[in-house]
Amino acid sequence: MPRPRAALARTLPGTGKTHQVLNLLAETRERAVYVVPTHDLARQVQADLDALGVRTHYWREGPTEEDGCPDLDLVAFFRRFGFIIRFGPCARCRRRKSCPYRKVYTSRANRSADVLIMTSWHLRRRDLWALKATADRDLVVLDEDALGALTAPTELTVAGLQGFVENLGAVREPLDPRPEGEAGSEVFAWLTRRLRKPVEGDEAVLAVTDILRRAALDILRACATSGHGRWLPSERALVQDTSAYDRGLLENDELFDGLLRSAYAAARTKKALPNLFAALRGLLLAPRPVHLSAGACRWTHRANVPPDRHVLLLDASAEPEVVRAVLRRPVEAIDTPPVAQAATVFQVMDRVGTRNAARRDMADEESWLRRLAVEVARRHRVERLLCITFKEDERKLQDLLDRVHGDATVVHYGALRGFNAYGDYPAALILGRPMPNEAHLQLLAVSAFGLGALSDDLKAPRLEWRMLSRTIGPDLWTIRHQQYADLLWAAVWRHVVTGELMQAVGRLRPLTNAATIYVATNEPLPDALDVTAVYAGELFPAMALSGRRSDFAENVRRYAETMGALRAEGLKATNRGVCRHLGLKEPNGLRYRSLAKRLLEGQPGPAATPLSET
DNA sequence: TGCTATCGGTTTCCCGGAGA
DNA sequence: TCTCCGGGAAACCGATAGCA
Repeated sequence: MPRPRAALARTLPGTGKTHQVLNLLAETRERAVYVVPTHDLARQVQADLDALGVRTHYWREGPTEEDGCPDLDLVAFFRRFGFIIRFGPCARCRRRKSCPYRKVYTSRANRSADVLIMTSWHLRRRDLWALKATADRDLVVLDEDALGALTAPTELTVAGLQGFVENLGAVREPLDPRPEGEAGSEVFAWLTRRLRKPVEGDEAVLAVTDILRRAALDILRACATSGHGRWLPSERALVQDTSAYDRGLLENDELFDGLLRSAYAAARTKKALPNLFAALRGLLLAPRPVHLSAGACRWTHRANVPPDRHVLLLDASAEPEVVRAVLRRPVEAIDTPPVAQAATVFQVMDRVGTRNAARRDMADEESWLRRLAVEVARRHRVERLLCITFKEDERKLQDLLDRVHGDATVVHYGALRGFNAYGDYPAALILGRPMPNEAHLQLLAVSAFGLGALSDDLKAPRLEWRMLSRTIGPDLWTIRHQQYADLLWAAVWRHVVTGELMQAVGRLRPLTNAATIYVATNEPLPDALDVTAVYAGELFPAMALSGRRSDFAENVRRYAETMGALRAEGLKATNRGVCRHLGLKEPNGLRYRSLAKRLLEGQPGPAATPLSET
């Protein structure tokens, strides 16, 4: 049977899918490209393959000091914004011929190795699949979130653009030695409007600077009037005319190289020049719809793997519909037989857990999230504890857990993927519903499904709140959650939101590690995961009143106090007695009674019983 | 006396959106 | 990015009936 052009292995983390693929490569000796998101992971894969006797070649990070690069800082500067260094600093380097780092790309190992290992950054290179190194490598393995690299979003923030425009003076200075105010220098600022049009040298570089400066100002104006986010063809945001002469200048790599060198020189003396040149140049040369909001201008690229290559995607949380759209080919999902799960996963259902709600909660004196963190920390006092949360809460929670626990690690969602350091943690608390802002979600949808994902006037469908009935463990739960009505958009949502949650749980290696994992959000988790849904109060008696209305919680506390006081006097604490004492109606007293008893006795309630007493 | 169940009106909370 | 506001829904309360 012919092999599918794309296959997605979506098994839970810890099932050893990477291990299986590496063994398969060793067995078959198939010539392959192996793509990973980080250099750390690349080194790990290379070591594993070497141990299996597979000939590998790894496009390592560099150049390093050992390579004797005379322009290390300049190279790093170029690399930071994805500029290919062999067209930039290396093009004029005197050590070009003998550079050990360049040999990585030219050595015979590129052809002779069975498996070529690279980071997903290279997927953005337009020339990648035309290189001899990747020729006759039929299989492309994408390990962990390579989809992110294939859809590669660009984001120009308003603050970044403003800094860029301000700092352009520092770039212009060495190119235009005339002092400010001198006759002709103002005109120089808009060089491309002049009759005399330089095509090389510093004046031409200045002209490129000005074209990009106008572009930055155009985008700033467009962002300022964009409200809560909208899509627009870039030509309508970049209102400047880009003449044939302008295009000629922009397309000239040598001029652009000169501009970046000037920017580098400026960045060495000023603090930092935002690296926006490449992004603006790309947008001017290839107009496309951009997403504008009050804070940023964003768009996506869609890199591609040629249709004649077979793709094997290893990702626990990818959605097949999204993968299919991004790779532009049918995708066959590979299911593995169910494996017993070693970890106990509690989904704490009290809150939805949006980023905004978490921010509000953390700012609150009576923060529910902090109380939950404290309860978990106390229960797992003697064990190492991992806490995964939003970036903005990382510091606060680390401080808190340092005080109440002492051996807790707090990381944010963005720093998790592919990281294996937490596979033996015995306990973890995962807080909130991870969702990048809606603009990022839209960027992925547009990158995957093209402009067809938007309406005729470039609008995204509405993200709606709705009720969802879902069986979790033995119970049926009704969950209020956010979702798109459109099925493709819903897949993008799952790809991002559920996927990110799954990645967080996966860091604990739940199949092999008998950890206790608390996930505090009611966002549905994948069915593949064995989850027990509970309210916080069922796990931690002290939290029995959390999520309750403040007046109700206060009444329960008063009820418990009175019960305690009556017992201390040797009296029987009946409901009538307590209610008389507190001036409560008896039926209401009963609503507080059992919760008050739990508070007094410090006992957890029965599993999976909603807390409402009525 | 002690407790449970239900109905209908009221209070509180959560969330998105508008505006600053 | 933050605050405020209002809609909608959940949580709550008072009253009442009924059972052991």
